[in-house]
Amino acid sequence: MHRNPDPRGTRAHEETHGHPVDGDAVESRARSYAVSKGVPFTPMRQSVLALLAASGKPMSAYEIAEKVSDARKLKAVQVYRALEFLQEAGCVHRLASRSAYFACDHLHGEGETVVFMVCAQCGAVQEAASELVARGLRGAAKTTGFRPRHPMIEVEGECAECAGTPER
Amino acid sequence: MHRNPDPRGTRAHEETHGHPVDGDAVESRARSYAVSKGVPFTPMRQSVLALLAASGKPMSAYEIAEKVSDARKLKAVQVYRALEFLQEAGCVHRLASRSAYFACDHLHGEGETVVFMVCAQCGAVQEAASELVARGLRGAAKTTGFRPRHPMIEVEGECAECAGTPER
DNA sequence: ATTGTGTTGTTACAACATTACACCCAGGAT
DNA sequence: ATCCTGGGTGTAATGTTGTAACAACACAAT
Ligand SMILES: [Zn+2]
Ligand SMILES: [Zn+2]
Ligand SMILES: [Zn+2]
Ligand SMILES: [Zn+2]
Repeated sequence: MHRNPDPRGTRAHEETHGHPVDGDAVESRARSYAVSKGVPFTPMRQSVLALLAASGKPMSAYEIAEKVSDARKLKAVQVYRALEFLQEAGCVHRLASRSAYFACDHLHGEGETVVFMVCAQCGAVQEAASELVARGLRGAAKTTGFRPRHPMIEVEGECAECAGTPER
Repeated sequence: MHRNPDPRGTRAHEETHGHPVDGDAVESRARSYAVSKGVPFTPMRQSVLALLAASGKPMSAYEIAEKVSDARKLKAVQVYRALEFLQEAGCVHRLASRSAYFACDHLHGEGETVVFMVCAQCGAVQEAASELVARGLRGAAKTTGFRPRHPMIEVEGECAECAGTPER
């Protein structure tokens, strides 16, 4: 299996500083989920997850289809099927603001309110759970009698690295 | 994309309780913006905005193209151009979770953090600004040195009316 | 009149996502 | 062994969302 390639060093700073996601950990979570559902963790699912974990940055489904190492060129629909499983398993999230998918090695609690912070420069995503945000949402909902079920919070901005690099 | 049954709703009960948006108020805001930018508030822009305000609920660009009363059938690209203007004017928001657009008659302050609450049943959207959410986001960002610029917060759930009406 | 700026009409295309169906294959029941 | 069944896979077709490019037009300023 692959250890994550290590960062720091080689590449020019576009390709590099996305991420990092522990590929083994996230894969084992996916396997557990597969077992719990009585379905197989197939090579298809494995390769898509491995690619996302290795890249550490959001990729579109078509980009995944092109780059899966697996020799065979995947059709979009196959990628979407794998992504569906991986999202259910909690190993992959979808970024609505970019129609892109990325691997996640956090273990999110049931009602946890998670914030995705997406760097406009390099595309890297950081996640943070925030109870304060959750309270804010509950408060906002209460004023109108709205029953919140599934929040989606994506913040565009600049990651620490890119903010430190004056850009251009 | 999520194919909820009936995402943007054409079903029986919704001509009623989606919304309401004050069409005149929102149009006059659009006109002011147009003046301030030295560009015209054209019939094209007017019809798109009027349709969204009247409907009071999010519609896809293609749905707008079909339904604009203006006799002429609009092409998607024309709708997108109108929407671009209207979004800049602050009269229309885009709902990323549904790829849909809706009219807004609030006057949002510059740094205001707005929460969109989208009813999964009827598709209606309510907005609320929350300083508590804003603080939560700043807190989440600080832990990683992220510089937040443009938050996008969309909560799926049930509006008060639909929650009171268990289903049909 | 000429130029400049911005809108419109139109075509074409790119990017994202789903439906449908045939096939395969492993596990369990007959 | 044979059949049935439930998921996964391969493939094609299509649906949905969004842009690029360009010619034609309107209007205002010079
Ligand atoms: Zn996560
Ligand atoms: Zn960055
Ligand atoms: Zn608004
Ligand atoms: Zn509702």
